[in-house]
Amino acid sequence: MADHKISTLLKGDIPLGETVTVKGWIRTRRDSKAGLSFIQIHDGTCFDPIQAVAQSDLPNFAEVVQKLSAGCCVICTGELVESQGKGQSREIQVASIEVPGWVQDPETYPMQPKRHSMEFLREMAHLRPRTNIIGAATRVRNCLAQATHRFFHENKFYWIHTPIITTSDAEGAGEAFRISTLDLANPPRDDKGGIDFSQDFFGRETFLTVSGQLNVEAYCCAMTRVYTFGPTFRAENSNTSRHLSEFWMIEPELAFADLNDDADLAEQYLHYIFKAVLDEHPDDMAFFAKHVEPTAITRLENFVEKSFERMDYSEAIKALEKSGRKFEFPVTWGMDLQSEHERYLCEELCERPVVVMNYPKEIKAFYMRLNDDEKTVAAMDVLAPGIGEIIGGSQREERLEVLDARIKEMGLEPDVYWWYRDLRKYGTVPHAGFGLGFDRAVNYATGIKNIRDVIPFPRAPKSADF
RNA sequence: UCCUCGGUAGCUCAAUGGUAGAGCAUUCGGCUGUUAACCGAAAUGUUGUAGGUUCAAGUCCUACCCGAGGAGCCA
Repeated sequence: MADHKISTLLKGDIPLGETVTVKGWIRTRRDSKAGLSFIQIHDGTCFDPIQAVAQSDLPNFAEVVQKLSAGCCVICTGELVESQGKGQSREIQVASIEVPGWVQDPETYPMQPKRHSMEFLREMAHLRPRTNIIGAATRVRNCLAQATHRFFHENKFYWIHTPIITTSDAEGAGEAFRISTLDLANPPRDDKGGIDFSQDFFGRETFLTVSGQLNVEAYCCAMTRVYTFGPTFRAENSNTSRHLSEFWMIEPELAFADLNDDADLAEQYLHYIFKAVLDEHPDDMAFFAKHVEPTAITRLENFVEKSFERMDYSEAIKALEKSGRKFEFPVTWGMDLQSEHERYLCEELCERPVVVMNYPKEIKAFYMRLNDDEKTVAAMDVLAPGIGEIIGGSQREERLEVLDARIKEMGLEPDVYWWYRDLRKYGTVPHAGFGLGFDRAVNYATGIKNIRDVIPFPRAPKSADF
């Protein structure tokens, strides 16, 4: 007999009276010595577990049912019936139950039916998917990922599998992890005494990618609309609730587009994926609203309904100056916006996501398009209340001579970017794109504060267990 | 990397420099169509690590390790 997913059984599509089989793990067991055992079984397919009721006349009641504890893996068959108790509409009247996996020594099983600290759960990264909160976060994360692909597919973007291994760390996005098969204890040396990377696996220095942008631009200049969605690696010593050493980034790139088109895309995209969560995961969101962040649902509804505020960097500076606030970092034109400034703009001034556009060129990357004022570049950051910068993007410099000037201005070596420059030589096109921290989007959707709690097996400085 | 705070039972937390505690979990008993059940009992400790001060250190001092919040870097 085919087994049933708990989500299907609880939804009510299966008629009462039918014999069903569920396969999953025990959350709790509550006993009645009068002859009943109530067993909560979950299988990850939805927030709620299903209740299985075992009567004492089952042949294995004493030896099996009475010994079930949290975490046991069970296969349970019985009649789907209307529940006599409160708290659930339907339940399973157990006809047979078997246990493929007992919990050895229940005393040592760390997952208790109570609230654990997020720090403790992080140390139990292999068992925490069995909890309400991580289970819900896992489903929401999946929903956001599926919605991402759906959104881009519906809008004629191609998913480009840009390489994980890159040959340059000069992409201007932070420190990279080196990849090498050289003998660390005794590496080959060149005639200057440096390490001879020509003898390394790829015959040159290689790193884990810090961004797929440069590569995806090449595909953009042929396929028109493209995006990347994959793991990204930064070897920064960042110890915050918003940074990971390994995280997932989404980088769309669209041709025949300027900065405003880019901001439009960012807004449509975020609206789309957060609406998907609201539509598809009301149970999980209700849990987050109850136990994690009281405004989880309302602020997401707000986010989806309201358009983003847009302002130039220069306007943002004026607004900060006029705020009458005493900021720790004084506000002057030309500085980079600090966290406190970003928070004021989106949380207090506008009370909604804010797109800040056209930053001073000195504080932005070489590939961002120089504006006509020659002081600013067509860059944008999307700032979300409660989470800060969630998107960073720009219109790309499509004019070769301007790009070369910018590369030199920043002390970089044009030859390194030979193929990137080729894109400007051969049929260049105005284009724009952005990078979105996927894990930060999961933080925002769930209300979970720490990025290490929305990704399976987080990697961060001094932290790569499991 | 910097600043601040923290580390005590499996978990969440108490404990004026003077005998190491509670709730939950676990085990046992009772009760109940139960709902993170309830009632009673039992068992549970190298107080992060290494030094130091003191008659006496969970508590004070030093160093280190780990964690949290904030900052920087960014997504």
